[in-house]
Amino acid sequence: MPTSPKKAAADDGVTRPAKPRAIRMRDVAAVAGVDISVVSRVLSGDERLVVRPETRERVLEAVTRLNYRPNIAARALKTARTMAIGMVVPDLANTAYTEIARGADERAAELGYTLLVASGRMQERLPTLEGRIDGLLYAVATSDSTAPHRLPEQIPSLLVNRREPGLGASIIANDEEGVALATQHLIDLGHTHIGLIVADFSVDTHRRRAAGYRRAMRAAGLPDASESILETAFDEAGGYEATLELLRREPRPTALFVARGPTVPWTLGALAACDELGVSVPDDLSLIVLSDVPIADYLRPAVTSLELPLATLGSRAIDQLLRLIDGEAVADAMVDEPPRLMVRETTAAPPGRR
Amino acid sequence: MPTSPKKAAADDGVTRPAKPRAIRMRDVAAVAGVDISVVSRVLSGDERLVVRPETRERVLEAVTRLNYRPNIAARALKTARTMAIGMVVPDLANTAYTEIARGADERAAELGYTLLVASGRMQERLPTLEGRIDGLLYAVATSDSTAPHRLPEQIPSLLVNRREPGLGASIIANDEEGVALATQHLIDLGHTHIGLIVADFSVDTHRRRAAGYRRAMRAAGLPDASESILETAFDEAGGYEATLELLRREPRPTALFVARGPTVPWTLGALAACDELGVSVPDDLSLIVLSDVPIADYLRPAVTSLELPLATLGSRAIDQLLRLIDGEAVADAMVDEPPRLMVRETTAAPPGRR
DNA sequence: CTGTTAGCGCTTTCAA
DNA sequence: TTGAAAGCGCTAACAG
Repeated sequence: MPTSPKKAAADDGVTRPAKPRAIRMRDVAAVAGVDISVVSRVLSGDERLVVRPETRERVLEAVTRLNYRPNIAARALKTARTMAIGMVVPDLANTAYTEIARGADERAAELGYTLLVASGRMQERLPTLEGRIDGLLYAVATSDSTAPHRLPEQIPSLLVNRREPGLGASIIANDEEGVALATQHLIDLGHTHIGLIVADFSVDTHRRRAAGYRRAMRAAGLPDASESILETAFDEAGGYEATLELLRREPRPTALFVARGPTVPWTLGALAACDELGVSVPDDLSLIVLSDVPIADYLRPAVTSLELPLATLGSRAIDQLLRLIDGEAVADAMVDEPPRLMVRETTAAPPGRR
Repeated sequence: MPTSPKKAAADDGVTRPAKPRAIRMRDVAAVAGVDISVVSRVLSGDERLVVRPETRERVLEAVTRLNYRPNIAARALKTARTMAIGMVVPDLANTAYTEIARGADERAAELGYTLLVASGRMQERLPTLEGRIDGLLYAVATSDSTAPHRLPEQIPSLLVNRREPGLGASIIANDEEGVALATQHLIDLGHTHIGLIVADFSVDTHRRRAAGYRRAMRAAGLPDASESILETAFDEAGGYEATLELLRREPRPTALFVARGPTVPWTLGALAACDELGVSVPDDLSLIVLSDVPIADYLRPAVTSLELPLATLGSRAIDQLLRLIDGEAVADAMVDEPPRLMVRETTAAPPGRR
């Protein structure tokens, strides 16, 4: 009894894929003894479908027995819907984006959608995603990645974590409130010279963060001097240099809020700079960072951090995008959930006040 | 002159997507004055196609002018190929996976494929990806995520960063060689009591790492005592506890290699534990970590790390998977590129030897 | 060298 | 309550 040569490979580390003909809907129909259109309607959960319970039963049974899986391409061709959402992020190593993606993914799954994540520049990513997705989320917080000054055409898109006139609808977190909160915490501790590190002001996210800082400072009757705010253009690991620079200014700040990412290298860079200058945290300098991963907890001293509701941002982004896909008008929005300040060990009263 | 209500929205933060009818191939054909099949053949770059240059020109021109983009679903339905590769990783926050994904993405793009990344458990992810991809890469290094003891059926799959009988073909890095290299570095510095932290031995990756350690120790005539190897089951932030535990053992190791991830929290955890015990690095303890992000550089002292060729692993994974997709037999493979030890500031001679 | 044609597998009226 | 039939947009023989 000669065996088919195709199934020769045992499990010896060599895999030769079997290519059995896929089960089609018509196979299911045949087994269930009904027409293919009945199968289609039973499976699509069409509520206004009238079908005898026993018939539906037979269909479902056949589906299970044959392990039938609908052909996505055929369905997409017919319905002009892929039931997938794309998300383009500049860099998967940036934990802020992956946290947003996590929230988006979860919400998308709840609604029967699949989230497809791709990283890189929009110009390169969009073409390969087009046609595979019904809508696009793009998270861009750095000015360099701004590039898509052209809105993705033809496909409903939502800008995440940034608001940009000309780029269509967006969803953001309340960065201003968060930074104000953090600044207030430092003020409450007695600090009067507080440094703020943000990224390029060409991105509104950072202008909003600076606004939060200024609001809190002014409300406390403190100077919101521009030289306390450092606008950092370098995208990479600039935490070290930026912190050095701010700490060289006179009068030297007694507190510092690093309100930009990528958070892991920027946090570590700030700490390295303090170490370099012999500045002790929190004795000589109070430090707050923007965080989105549990890293703050593992550092010694544990770092006080401002947590933006990034997962919620992703989740809400999906809701807004689906509206857009459904043809509704969608305005710029902000997530309700407030940022939370996690006070740990790097914030204390300033040197003079103890 | 009544405007269409559809295009009412200006750029006031309110976006209402225009839904113009998509350009089809037949539109291009009409404009170019040729048959649709000619367009198809010109676009597919069919080499054995004979077409007058001017005709091809007209077609290409029409494509550009109309900004035609082929309908992916229709093509996929016809060819039974999606030209997309799926990759399922347990967690996007784990930088090892994102680095593998980066390499895979790059290589896939080179070959005209799109990499679709999804995170989560296989059982949940696979169904939503099926039908959208021609093949699947799955990276799983922890035993918990093992779950897919059932091979993804019907779809060519490759296990990445792990080798598991019963799960089909795989691609791995030379973890054994890497760990041997790191261990040798510590031995060369004069260490004789070297601790090793790995994860669950149920995953071969960690057995191979332990083997590399043992090989180096034995080659140097040193005891490769089992109590120097700590098998850590917890997946999360266990670096702190694991390090504490290993440093409590007698005789206390003078060097430690944390050969497991997720690297950021495990590295920070190890450092926190040293801090806790008043153990100075590298004076009292030399430390090497497994790394895949530049974090090692930003810590003070900068951490010596073993760099596995993860991007290359991803790139080779694509090559192997495409072979599988083409119906070739594919065996387990290992990336050629050797791991590299980046000696920084956390490794030095042991206390007694200076 | 270019056009005709037959589907790919599914959804969705419409008819029975 | 179920079946028939017409495509969705594209590719790939094959015919001219």
